[in-house]
Amino acid sequence: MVFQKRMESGSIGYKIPKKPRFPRSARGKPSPPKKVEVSQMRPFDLLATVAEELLLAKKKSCRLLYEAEETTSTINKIKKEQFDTGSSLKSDVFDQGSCDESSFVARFVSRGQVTFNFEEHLSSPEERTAASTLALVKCHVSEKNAFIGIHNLEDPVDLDAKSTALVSSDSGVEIPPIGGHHSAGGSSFSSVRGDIELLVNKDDDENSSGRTHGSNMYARAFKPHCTGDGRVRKLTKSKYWKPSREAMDYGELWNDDEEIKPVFRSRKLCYTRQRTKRSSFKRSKLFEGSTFSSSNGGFRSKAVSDPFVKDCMKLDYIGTHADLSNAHGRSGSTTGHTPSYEPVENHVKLSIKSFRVPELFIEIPANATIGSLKRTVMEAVTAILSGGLHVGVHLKGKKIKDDNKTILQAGISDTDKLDNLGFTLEPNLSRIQHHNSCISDPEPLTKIHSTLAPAIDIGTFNAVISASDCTESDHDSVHSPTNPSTIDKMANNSKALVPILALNPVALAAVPLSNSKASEIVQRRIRRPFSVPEVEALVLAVEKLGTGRWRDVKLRAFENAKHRTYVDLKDKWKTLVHTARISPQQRRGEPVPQELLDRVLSAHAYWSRQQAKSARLAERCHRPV
DNA sequence: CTTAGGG
DNA sequence: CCCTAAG
Repeated sequence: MVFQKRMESGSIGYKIPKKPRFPRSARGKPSPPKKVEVSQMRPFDLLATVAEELLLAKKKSCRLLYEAEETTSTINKIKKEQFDTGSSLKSDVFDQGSCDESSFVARFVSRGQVTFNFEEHLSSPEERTAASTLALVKCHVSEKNAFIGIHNLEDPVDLDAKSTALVSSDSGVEIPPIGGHHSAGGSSFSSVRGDIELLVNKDDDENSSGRTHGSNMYARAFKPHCTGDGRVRKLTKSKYWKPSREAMDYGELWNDDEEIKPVFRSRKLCYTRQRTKRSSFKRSKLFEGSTFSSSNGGFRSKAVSDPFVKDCMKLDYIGTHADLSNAHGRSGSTTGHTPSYEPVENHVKLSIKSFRVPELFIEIPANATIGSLKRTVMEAVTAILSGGLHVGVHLKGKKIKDDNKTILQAGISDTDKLDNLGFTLEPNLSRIQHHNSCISDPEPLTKIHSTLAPAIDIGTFNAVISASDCTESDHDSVHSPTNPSTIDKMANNSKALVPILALNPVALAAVPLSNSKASEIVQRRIRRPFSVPEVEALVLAVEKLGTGRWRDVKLRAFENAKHRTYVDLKDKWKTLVHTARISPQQRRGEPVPQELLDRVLSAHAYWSRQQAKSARLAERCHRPV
């Protein structure tokens, strides 16, 4: 493979070979379109599908950068996030830390524009700078529509071939090639409603409701193979930092495209990649476990010949029948699970400006470095955020428990009451506690250090939110999603809300999680110099047991010092011997009594002789002459 | 998982 | 302390 050769030669200025492309034959006459069901997909699923098809056709894995611009202010926070994608584009994106499936979809559904930039997947920074863009996917999102345009920077001519990748098998209507000569009812942005009705009429959602096409599809695509854990095992450092069993089981997720992936010679690079794999799996796992709700609408793809979005596919977000009836009978008591999509005038806009963390209690050894403190805090926060966090909605201090209530029914849409609205982020108890059981570090032997395991007290988070009743018509925002005036207007209308007091603050203990983004940065254990009593215990044990039985030494003298591994003890002995041999002036750290050092030397000499002796004995046994 | 050694 | 090759 071209990649492999390139990489093994160690080239840094890596250029993408201009080889794999869509088959030329696909150009003139569209190749048989691949059947991908999209009718039940939500906006991002569809996008992911487009992307995946794109990638499959390209036979490359890639890195996805997305940039979102929205008329709401919240989106700015996720501007320019980036994701590494293996073969699993979707799961990677969905489970990326704070940007999980639901939140991403929520963002995506709201009006605006999201640009997805697919780059070839390369592992090292140097290579990434040289990465080229495989494709650019622009999504214009309105209330009920997503317009997705794929722009191939490498080879614009290939647009035709790509567009045929998406087909709604449900309706049997194929998506004509982008830019093809078709009117498709002459739909445009301004005739959105008509499109929806037309498509709903054709829809047979009743038959397919509850199906989770997207989920199934990706579950298949991303199912880990679990072919042994040999390579992943190497990730395990000391047992106190070992990844979760989940991560170990992850196996060879990326093996599918192994052959087209660069093989790195450098150990460092390999290691980095393996870590990425590990996290990738976890995200994938999370996705598989997540409930994928498709009950709130479906998608239909059809071609559009709108002058504004020429060369774009148009994807109409179709509400279910219930949605439509809701929209018509707004005042009626609708209790369906499906959110109702109402005219823009009736939308309630909330913008959560920040979440406050009332208290974050962290316990860490005094001799820990600032860097490790930072990491601990980071991991703790990430653990909370990426863990089972759920949102509580409070109105006038009362928690709204019924998830099925509409905004309207809850009274939130009433502008006057927005002042009393609050959101809380509530950590999931079971999840964090579960992880807490992984690490504990009692230290009876050395009382010097305090407990390693950081404990974090978490109250519920209070959200300081602002809300604005946006009454202006936003139809134009489809065409100009980044209209600055809109943003300004919202900013001016917004007013701070009184945060609701947290209910039932819970004290939790959290530990560095392995399923968070932060855990990908494998932390070096903090340095913990041996105390003199420890050295003494070590010397005593070695005098008794010798220098080749570090496990026994550990068991004998450091049984309760969980942070001292037998490797540590062996290393310490090594440095002790060295220390004993150098002049006292050259020694650093807490001075070790000369008496001990002398014992180190004699013990070392003695056991060295013993070792040599037994070696000679063994030699004679095997080769007696 | 342990040992032994280089980094 | 880390990382690995070997056993």
